[in-house]
Amino acid sequence: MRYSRLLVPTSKEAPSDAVLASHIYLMRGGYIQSVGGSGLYNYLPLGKKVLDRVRQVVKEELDNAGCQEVSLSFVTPTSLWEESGRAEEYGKELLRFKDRKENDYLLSPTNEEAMVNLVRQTVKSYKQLPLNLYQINLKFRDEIRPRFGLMRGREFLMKDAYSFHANFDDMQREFAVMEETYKKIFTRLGLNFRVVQADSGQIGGDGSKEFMILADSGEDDIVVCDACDYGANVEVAEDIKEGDICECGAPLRLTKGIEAGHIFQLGTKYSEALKATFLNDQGKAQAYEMGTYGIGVSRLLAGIIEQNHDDKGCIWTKESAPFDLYILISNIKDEAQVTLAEEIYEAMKAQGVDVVLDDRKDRFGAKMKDYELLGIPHAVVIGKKLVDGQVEFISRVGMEKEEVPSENILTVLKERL
RNA sequence: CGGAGUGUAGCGCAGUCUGGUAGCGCACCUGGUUUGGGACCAGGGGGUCGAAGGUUCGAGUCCUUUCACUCCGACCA
Repeated sequence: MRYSRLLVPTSKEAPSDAVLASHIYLMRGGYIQSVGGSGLYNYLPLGKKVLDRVRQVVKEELDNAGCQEVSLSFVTPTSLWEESGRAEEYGKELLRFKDRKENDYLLSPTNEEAMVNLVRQTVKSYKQLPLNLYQINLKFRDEIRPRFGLMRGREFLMKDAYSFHANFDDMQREFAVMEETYKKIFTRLGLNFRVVQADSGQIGGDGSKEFMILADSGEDDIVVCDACDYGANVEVAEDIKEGDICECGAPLRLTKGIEAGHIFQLGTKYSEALKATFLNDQGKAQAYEMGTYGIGVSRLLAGIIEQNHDDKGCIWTKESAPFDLYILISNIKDEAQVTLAEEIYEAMKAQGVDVVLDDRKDRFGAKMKDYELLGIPHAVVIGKKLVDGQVEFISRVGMEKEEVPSENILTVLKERL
């Protein structure tokens, strides 16, 4: 992609209400755009690319673990939520409305009811179990106070998965599989995270774990052990304090986390409420044992930046970056620079590298600032040292610069990307 | 829902006290010069001043009502 054709409205100024690095840099970098405030955002081309890349990682790992992707209807009949009782208890966070025939509908903030409805219509036998269905699409929660950009929006992209089992043990087996799958996802995305014991909240059910991205800006207080992988949300571990001794013998530490994933052992709460049953091997009707598993995909973008940024801008991780490589032409009027840049650009594209060529007429400084703000992992700068046969290879982490003879640059790129 | 603020160009703001031609910075357009750290000069475009009503010869400014947004708190994946 040529930068000159890209819609990336970068800015020197941040919105006045932005305090988090992720909010500031995603806005300044032209990744997202606020829509009339109040927790609604447009994703501009680069934001959409990052979102899709993160989504792809989530999808690949879930598919690998045997899950199947579906897409539930966006608008949900309120009657389903009346069956489960949540139409009453969920309160004002639920956005409700009527259609032209005065029927009641809502925008789902989560989809236990809708998914149970799908399964109860299609699964009749224990032979069809277990089953793990998921979707990755927009959710809406009419938050009392949306804030922090993508961290707590009202509309957000969430992966929600639901598993159905013939017995409790099998549900626990799948719960463990999902925990491992989530660890793979968070690891691939380059995140420093902890799995912690959690409170089940409004979803209900027993036994739940949260996946916390460790960051000072996190809204959750957690206790972690640095010697082993123990961790807990302080809401759950109220009696545990900093300095207390972990079961492994090391002291516990109090820290902050961003909740980006949550897995629950649901049991039969929703299957019973919605009368969703299958015939077991005795020929008796039985409610499904269920698990439910969420990942805040759009929140992950914020989390990645909270954990990976400096005072110049974003630093995307390898699997989340909007481009793999940024080629910066220092002076667009220098024919030798342009020729070499075009050559590298075409060669990289031919190798399947997702590359952006900064071919703008602007001066070196302006283009460099944009590179730093956008936070693409690597750059090649073709500038004034080309007359000596040198170009620069830059790694965004630490802005490490390395001079490379221009005739070797393709080889170096092949090794480093 | 309690407390505190703010609504003026795409973004960030001044002007409101003390009524009298709608301003500044960034961004944008045209021409020229410039090209290793967010260039410079000259010219230019863009506004129902959140909305409604009122006072007045005259309202961004004063009065009334209303809506939205932000921050702190409570709440929350």
